[in-house]
Amino acid sequence: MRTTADDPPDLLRPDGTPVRVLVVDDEPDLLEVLGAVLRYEGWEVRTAADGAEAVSAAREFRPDAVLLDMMLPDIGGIEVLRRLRAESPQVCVLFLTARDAVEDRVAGITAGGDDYVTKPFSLEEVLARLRGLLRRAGAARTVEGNRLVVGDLVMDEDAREVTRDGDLVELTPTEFELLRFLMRNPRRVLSKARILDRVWSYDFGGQAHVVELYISYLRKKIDAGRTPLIHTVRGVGYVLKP
Amino acid sequence: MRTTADDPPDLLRPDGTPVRVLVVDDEPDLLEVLGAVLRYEGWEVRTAADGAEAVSAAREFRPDAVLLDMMLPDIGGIEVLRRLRAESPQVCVLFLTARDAVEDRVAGITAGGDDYVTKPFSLEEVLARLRGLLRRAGAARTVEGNRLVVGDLVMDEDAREVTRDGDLVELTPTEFELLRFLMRNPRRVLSKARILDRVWSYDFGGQAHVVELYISYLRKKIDAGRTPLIHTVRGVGYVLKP
DNA sequence: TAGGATTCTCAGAGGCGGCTCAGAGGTACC
DNA sequence: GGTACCTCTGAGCCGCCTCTGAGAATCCTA
Repeated sequence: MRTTADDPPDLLRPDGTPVRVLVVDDEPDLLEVLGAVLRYEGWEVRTAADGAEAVSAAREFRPDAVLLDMMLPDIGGIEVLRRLRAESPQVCVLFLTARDAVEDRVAGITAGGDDYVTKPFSLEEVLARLRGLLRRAGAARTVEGNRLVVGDLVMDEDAREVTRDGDLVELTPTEFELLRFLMRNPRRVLSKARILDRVWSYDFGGQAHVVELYISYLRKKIDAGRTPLIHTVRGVGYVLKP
Repeated sequence: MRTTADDPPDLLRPDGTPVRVLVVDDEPDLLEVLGAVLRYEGWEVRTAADGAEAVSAAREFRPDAVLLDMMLPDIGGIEVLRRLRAESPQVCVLFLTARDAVEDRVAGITAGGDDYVTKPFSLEEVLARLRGLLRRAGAARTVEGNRLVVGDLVMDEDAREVTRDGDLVELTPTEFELLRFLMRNPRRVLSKARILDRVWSYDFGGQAHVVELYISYLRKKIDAGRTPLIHTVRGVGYVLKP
């Protein structure tokens, strides 16, 4: 069907062109990975390694959203934000910050509808936040909340609520993230390596064994005593399907 | 008729020229084999023995996909990836890694459209992954999923599902790989040696007897009580046909 | 029809992948 | 500062998958 798993209308603007994202970070590896993932997910991407480059790129590229690292070698993130806003006031910004960075200051900035993610983050988290931002900003999407549905399993991404056959299921953050990734790729076999890449943060050094562990947690909470939705494909990975 | 078995539209770009693949590995034997197989399958191939050569070859050759060994004598695989991406952001990369090297993986490597295969691999596996990458990347994308059909036998490569006359057939990894090879070469007699070369990993030291064994497994699961699709051509090999 | 070659199938050993439990360490929140 | 929760590691177990070997079945040719 499409390049990626499901079929999100939130990747196209009203005029049919793909949504544009500007990624700003001074770590080349991270820039590379983020760019690749976003492109793969259907966004049109442009990257910049510092504040000055970001501002000039934005002027020409006219992004709908900006992924902005707060710690840039030249201009501070806040100053970059100010300049971006000066030219296009309606642009969405998702900040990337260090965990210990002054979160209250960030909180002040995000008041305007923007959001932030602390490093190290997982790719799924960034994608989810970005989708959320654009959905809230864009007049495009009308529907109630962001609901993912597979069989009788329902996830409300905004409320972070999951129900199976109407029963509320309580999940820990990692479980939630894992399940979201599975639900965004139903009927497709996902390898443990891929899951690890997407759901765990990029600096996680552990083994694929954790994936098995969390799958077993999810099974206990979701599949226990019912027709299973999570299936193991031996030697390959896992699938979610009714 | 043609060089390769079936008639895959995924081997031609929109403009009608064959898809280009750059193969990068420092083992001459492996490079040789991979190049030969890919060429035989209809791809246009270029090879490189190290990172520097890969980058310069890519610049000139403009490949659609790159088969990239992670362990290169000069530049690291990731650095090569970044340089490749810097010039052509949309190129697909299939990484070749040692089994134990997967542990110290760099997060996000498979996160974009990319994928990886661990050594030792089977040629069919590499081909399948490469096709998958290109299919997902290409805007050419036609149907949902990658479906192979022979008579009433249907294989969905993405979901790893096989059905005969609508009935789901459960296969082990090796059975699946063998069947995929047969289904990609319908109505063509395949020798046991050839099957062994393509379906089993290149360092497999066993006898052609395993092929007979796995054919018998497949027959039990697919042909049992129906008009057989798998036929023995005595002294030559096997054919799959309605 | 007999004999040899080839193929098929069964049974079992061994290994590996996946699942689960228990517990340590860390973190957030009170 | 304490407590509760969350995350991850390690180890053990179980079951499936793969392959070997041997014997039965089938085919072809003399």
